[in-house]
Amino acid sequence: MKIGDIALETGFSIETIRFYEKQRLVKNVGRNANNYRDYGEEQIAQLVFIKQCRNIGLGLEEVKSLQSHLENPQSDCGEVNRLIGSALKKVREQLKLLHETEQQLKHLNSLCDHSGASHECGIMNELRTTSNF
Amino acid sequence: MKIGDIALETGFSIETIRFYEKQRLVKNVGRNANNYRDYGEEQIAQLVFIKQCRNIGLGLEEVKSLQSHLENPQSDCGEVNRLIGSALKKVREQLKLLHETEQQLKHLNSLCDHSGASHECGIMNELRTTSNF
DNA sequence: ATAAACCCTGAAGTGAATATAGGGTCAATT
DNA sequence: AATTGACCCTATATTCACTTCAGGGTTTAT
Repeated sequence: MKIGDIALETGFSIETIRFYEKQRLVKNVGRNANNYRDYGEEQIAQLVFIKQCRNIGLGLEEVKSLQSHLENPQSDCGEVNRLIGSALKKVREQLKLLHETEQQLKHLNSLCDHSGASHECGIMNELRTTSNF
Repeated sequence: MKIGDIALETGFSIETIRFYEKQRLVKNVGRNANNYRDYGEEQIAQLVFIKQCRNIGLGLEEVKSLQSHLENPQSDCGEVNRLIGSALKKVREQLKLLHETEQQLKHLNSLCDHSGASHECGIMNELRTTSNF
């Protein structure tokens, strides 16, 4: 299986897959005669695992950490719990901020919907006055 | 007013304020005899304006664009509208994704809350099976 | 006099990719 | 046989918004 195929299959870009290999997140990649990378089921599983981790907001080093728990089934899973717990906490903080941002933007968005001189634009006037310009 | 003072006043770090000056987001910064930067009300307004823009998710180039609308009151505010509109759209997309992420994480978080071998960890087992490892 | 707490510059590092330059390989068509 | 287009390769640079670092100078308090 060539890199373009696995890219299609996993939804990662070719460049990202090569990048993950350099970062040792994708392992045991073979090469065929012409030096093209050769992928199999193992690499698909690795990439799907990475995708899941990235989708829940984990960083690449955290992904590596979870990979090592996969590879060492006897390891204590306390770290896994901490990792997921703190990811959940971070996501909830982000959600709170993003909700506030949405309210701000909705408010601004309501202040102008026409074209005209900036000094008569409700959005610009709001931004100007709240920053004491 | 020295950089440390305005940093405290505006909530930006000293380094960020110097960085914004290099990026021409903060302007007309004076210098006193010892070559220390010297700030006044104008720079406070600039930084508060930047802070508002960053808080609603705008990038530095977008901040510059809004600044130029402040500086050119006769300019057409159509761009301002588009900018805010697309920011709102992006934020809503992010919110949708983040809500999904939260659900995922809540689910995972419910699968294990003890210490033990990783191969008996509900979180790890979920991640393993969904990636076909 | 000295130490702590400021300030300065310029360059490099961060994360997670994405893009670019410059080249090799392969299958199909002309 | 030659060429075209779609792939693949490496290595390096760029992105964004900062942050950190190295190596200094200045001011304030003891």
